Amino acid sequence: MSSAHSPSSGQNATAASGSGVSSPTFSPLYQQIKRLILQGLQSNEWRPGELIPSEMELAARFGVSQGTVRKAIDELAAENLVVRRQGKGTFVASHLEARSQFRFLRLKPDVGEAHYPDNTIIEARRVRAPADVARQLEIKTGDSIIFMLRMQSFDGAPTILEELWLPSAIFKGLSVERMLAYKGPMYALLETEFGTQMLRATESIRAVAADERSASLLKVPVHSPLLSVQRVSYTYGDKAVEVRRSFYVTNDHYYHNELS
Amino acid sequence: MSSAHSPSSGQNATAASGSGVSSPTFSPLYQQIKRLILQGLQSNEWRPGELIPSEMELAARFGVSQGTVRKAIDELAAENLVVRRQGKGTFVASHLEARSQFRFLRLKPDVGEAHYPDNTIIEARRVRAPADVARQLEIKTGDSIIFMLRMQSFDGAPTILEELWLPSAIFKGLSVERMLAYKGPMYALLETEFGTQMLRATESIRAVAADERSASLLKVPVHSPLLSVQRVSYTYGDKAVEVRRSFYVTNDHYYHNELS
DNA sequence: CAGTGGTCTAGACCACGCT
DNA sequence: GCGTGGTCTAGACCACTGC
Repeated sequence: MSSAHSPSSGQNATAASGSGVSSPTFSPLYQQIKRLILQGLQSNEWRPGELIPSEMELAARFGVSQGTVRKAIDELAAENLVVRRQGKGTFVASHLEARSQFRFLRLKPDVGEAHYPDNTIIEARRVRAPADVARQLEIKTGDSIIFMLRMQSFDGAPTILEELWLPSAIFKGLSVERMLAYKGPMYALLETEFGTQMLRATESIRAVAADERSASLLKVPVHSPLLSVQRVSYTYGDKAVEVRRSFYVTNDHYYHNELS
Repeated sequence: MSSAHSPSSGQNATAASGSGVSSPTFSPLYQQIKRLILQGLQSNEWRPGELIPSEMELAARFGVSQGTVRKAIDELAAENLVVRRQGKGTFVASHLEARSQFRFLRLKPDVGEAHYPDNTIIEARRVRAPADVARQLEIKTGDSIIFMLRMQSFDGAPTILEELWLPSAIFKGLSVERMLAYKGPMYALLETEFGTQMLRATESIRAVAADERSASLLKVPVHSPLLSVQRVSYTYGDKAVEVRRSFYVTNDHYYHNELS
């Protein structure tokens, strides 16, 4: 990086090529830097909650200006992958922190403050992936997965009935016993034990009628309307790592969404 | 803006004070610039779909560098208030454009492509604001508002039953006849006729049982589960301008949401 | 070709958090 | 006081659009 912008194309070629004659694949320098930092995150060079190197350090390491690193980090921060703190540095985002606790829990009480629900595990075992779950997880039907059925209650009122599936291949060594013993947020467990972070998710939301099992567990009449939320969560590289099917009782709570 | 950063504090003082001894109220220059551009948008100096002045022009007008204007516009673009187009300029966002058509319509079909539904107005008239609606619109109970009940169908299948309320005070001259005659997206009508743009909205989502009227209109059995979506829409200055209560039939459609 | 937004640099100073 | 991210500037060149 001697002067102006001319070396940029050199940098570009260096970082983007690798395989001779392939498609153009040009991208701005800061996007390449972003990708490099992303690799560091994905490879657990810096773990959740930890400090990543300062902008100056990264600029020196990658041979670009601080401004270019800054723009790369700006995007990572916008995607909630890192958190900037003035005077301290830039940290890898973590599900263990209080303020990211509710990022994936959109159910709010009609009155009072949101808080994390009590958690009762009804069932947890290793099963073979059903076809529909396998498809969403991009694994093969019949592959080993961990299945869990749990109930979440607010102030003693059963509110969320939740089935979830986790591919055994990703969470090697995750034991059913460990899951049965754990009471906190699932994403925190997966992050601390496996370094697998849920970064984003898509949800399909419907209204459905409670079947007998759901009704009995949630203590509502059969055929009561329930909010059905089907979620697929992704980690780095848009890799699907969890399927979750939840049924929310929305009598005293509502699913909150912001459109913009 | 002669040199370095020193004039910034002067600029700061100029733009942020006004009322003598009040609280610090300091803010970065680019935030002040953003606010100035926002005023131009709000005052319809540039209308939806129109080009705003170039970064260079704005920089000259406000006496700051292009980079500062750029950062201000970056934020406005991130909030979907303006759209940048390389080589052309920066445009005021508009609900009339194809790509912002589905920004507020989150219902997707299980199969096939999303498209805009057919629209049947069942009822439209001027009424006195009920207490709950008035509270959400931050107006007084009993104030005049326009009420509308409409049905939206996909491929002939009734899918969305929707009540909406618009304060008469904001949409002066909006006639019931005009609304009855109009078939397209409501937000486009309000934008073209009144220059009032919906910028963001909050939604409260629940599962409810169809009452007799809803069931009959939506052609589903009474007590069928329906997705209830209660929306409050806001324009510039976080001013509430619409309350909308919708009931979605989620048999062949689902409400799509992305978490990140 | 001129004009627009997009990228990149280098260097300055500010605000904050720690020690 | 020093190191961090945050703001601001000035100036260069690139990529795209339309005349």
